[in-house]
Amino acid sequence: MHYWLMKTDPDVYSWRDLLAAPGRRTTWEGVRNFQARNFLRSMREGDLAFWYHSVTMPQAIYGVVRIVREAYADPTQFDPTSRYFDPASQESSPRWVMVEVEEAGAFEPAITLPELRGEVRLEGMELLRRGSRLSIQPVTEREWDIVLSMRESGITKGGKRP
DNA sequence: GCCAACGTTGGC
DNA sequence: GCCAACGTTGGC
Repeated sequence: MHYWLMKTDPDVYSWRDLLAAPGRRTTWEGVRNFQARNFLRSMREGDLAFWYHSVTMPQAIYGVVRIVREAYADPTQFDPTSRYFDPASQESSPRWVMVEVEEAGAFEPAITLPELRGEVRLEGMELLRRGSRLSIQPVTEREWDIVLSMRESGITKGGKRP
């Protein structure tokens, strides 16, 4: 069991979109960075991830999702009309993968970036590192627990509501 | 909108 | 294999 953080630009796909999706479940396509892809590949069914909004204020962790389908070929890499099209990727050996996730609890209110930066014990967390751009990143169990502890009334460890 | 930081590309 | 140029990300 491992923990992760997944970044999304809410103008592309938001936490709200996830809650409105059938089964509160969505695919996570469009990753086009090798390091992030390698993390996608090492995700296992049942792993949990923080859902983070970048770019648009307020940048914050909105909730937790569970990995419900492990990495498989991302079809958008073969679609010339997709913004994620990659002409260099071969169908016989797809370069890019995606996973599927489902909602596993919300933080209310969301835990904002300044709030995370203000938590001394989170120093060294990848998200808070200067210049950090990874859209898929590992989170240590310690970091996971600290973030959960920042919302008394929030979700408990494991992603279930109290 | 700016700009620093980073990843990728391509010439050599 | 180096590295400059370029495009993108993402905080502010």
